[in-house]
Amino acid sequence: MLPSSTVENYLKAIYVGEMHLADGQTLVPMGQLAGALGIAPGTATTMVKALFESGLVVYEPYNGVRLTAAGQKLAARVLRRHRLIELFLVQVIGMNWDEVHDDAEQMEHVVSDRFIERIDEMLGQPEVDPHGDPIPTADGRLPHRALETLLTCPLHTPVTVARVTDQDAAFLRFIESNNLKPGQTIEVEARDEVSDSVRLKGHNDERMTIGARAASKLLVTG
Amino acid sequence: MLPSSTVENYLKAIYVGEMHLADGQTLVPMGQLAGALGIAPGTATTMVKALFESGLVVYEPYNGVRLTAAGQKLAARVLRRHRLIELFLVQVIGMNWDEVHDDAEQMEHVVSDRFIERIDEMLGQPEVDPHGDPIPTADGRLPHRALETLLTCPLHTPVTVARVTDQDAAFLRFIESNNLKPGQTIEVEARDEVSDSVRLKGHNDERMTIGARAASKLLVTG
DNA sequence: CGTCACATTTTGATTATTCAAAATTACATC
DNA sequence: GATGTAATTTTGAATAATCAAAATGTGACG
Repeated sequence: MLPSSTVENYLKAIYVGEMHLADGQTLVPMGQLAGALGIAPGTATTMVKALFESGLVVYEPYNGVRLTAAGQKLAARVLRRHRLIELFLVQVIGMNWDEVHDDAEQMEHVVSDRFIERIDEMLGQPEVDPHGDPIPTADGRLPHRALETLLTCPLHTPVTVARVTDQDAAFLRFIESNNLKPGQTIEVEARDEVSDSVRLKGHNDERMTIGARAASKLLVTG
Repeated sequence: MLPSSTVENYLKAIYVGEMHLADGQTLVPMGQLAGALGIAPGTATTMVKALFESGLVVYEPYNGVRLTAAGQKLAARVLRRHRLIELFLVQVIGMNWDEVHDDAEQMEHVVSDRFIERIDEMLGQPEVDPHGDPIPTADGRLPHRALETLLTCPLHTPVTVARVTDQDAAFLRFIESNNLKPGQTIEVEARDEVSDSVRLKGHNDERMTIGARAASKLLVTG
């Protein structure tokens, strides 16, 4: 029985939910899952019980869910497809990075393995998508690089933007128009707790100040 | 209310069904529709009544269905998407023409207008898909070329294959391996009623004999 | 240890799509 | 005009996915 788009979305949401878990935690709370999928909590409970019956998740009532090995394999496959497709839409089709998410969201469930193989080849087996998010490998492994956010990286030191962890189109356009896309080199000049902001020196030594919330979504390498 | 994939498929099937109607006929019989969609006859009846309520089709019980202007517009849009995507998969992704149908069948319902605009542009606003099937224009018009089949074209006269009206993968592979794809020049040497076959002179003067049924699926221009 | 707030689950219902099989209708033929 | 076959419609039911709102469990805190 091949998984429906709905099942694939649940698995993907649990997969990324697990990655955002505070350490110590091993289960994704039902409320968080329902929130991520934009569905009513009761719906999530019903569906997760079905996923449990299929052996795709471990479900502890009132505590949360976690993927089994089988569930993880499927989830990684979907996330791989999503991220490859996003990169493909930007690189080959020429779409902007802020307009590819919805297409990828749909295509990930329907295109053939053949299609995915071909674009993976065309793109040269890429490791990250346009937002810098790592692309799971064909065998389901997710390459992990240790990155710092603009809130934690060293001051007055050139760093390279590696990843932007927010898919919101308006945010992405802001990042792009300020030359803060992955690959660009910047420097943190100061952080201010009180004003909740970070001052940056960017492209062409241009200065700008962004909020801490936004700064936390920009991941960099030294 | 935007149409579901299911509705789009019904409309598309009625649209192509209308094109295959014997002259005089204006309605697609329910049985034919159900057959084309691979669903039970009763299901077609139910759905067509719903399409009628939405104003997308004219439905005459026991006689058949036909698209309204609104239904035609939607159907042409879906068919346009399907054929553009097929060409895109062959031309850009590098898939074989016999393996693109299923992907196109799914993608046609989910990709954005932006995606379609971009590939239309990349492909240079093409008029036909890899099988030679005409691509409806963005405003819903279907360019129509008068073509003859290998059963009706003149004998001993060079003609160019323009269209192959069968999506079956095995048939398409046969056509390809015998150099009978759209664009190739061939000549009909003889037709034989009794043996129900057609003898051709193809690429490099290679001779071959194919059945009348197959010959009727190859459309050519003089 | 009782209570309150909040998260989670349960319940009852709805929508879309489908099927199989029974009932009905249309049409050609006798 | 009766009749039989084939197409079509009706009926009753199933599945997947969802919601709103009621019921229940959990954990924190006084």
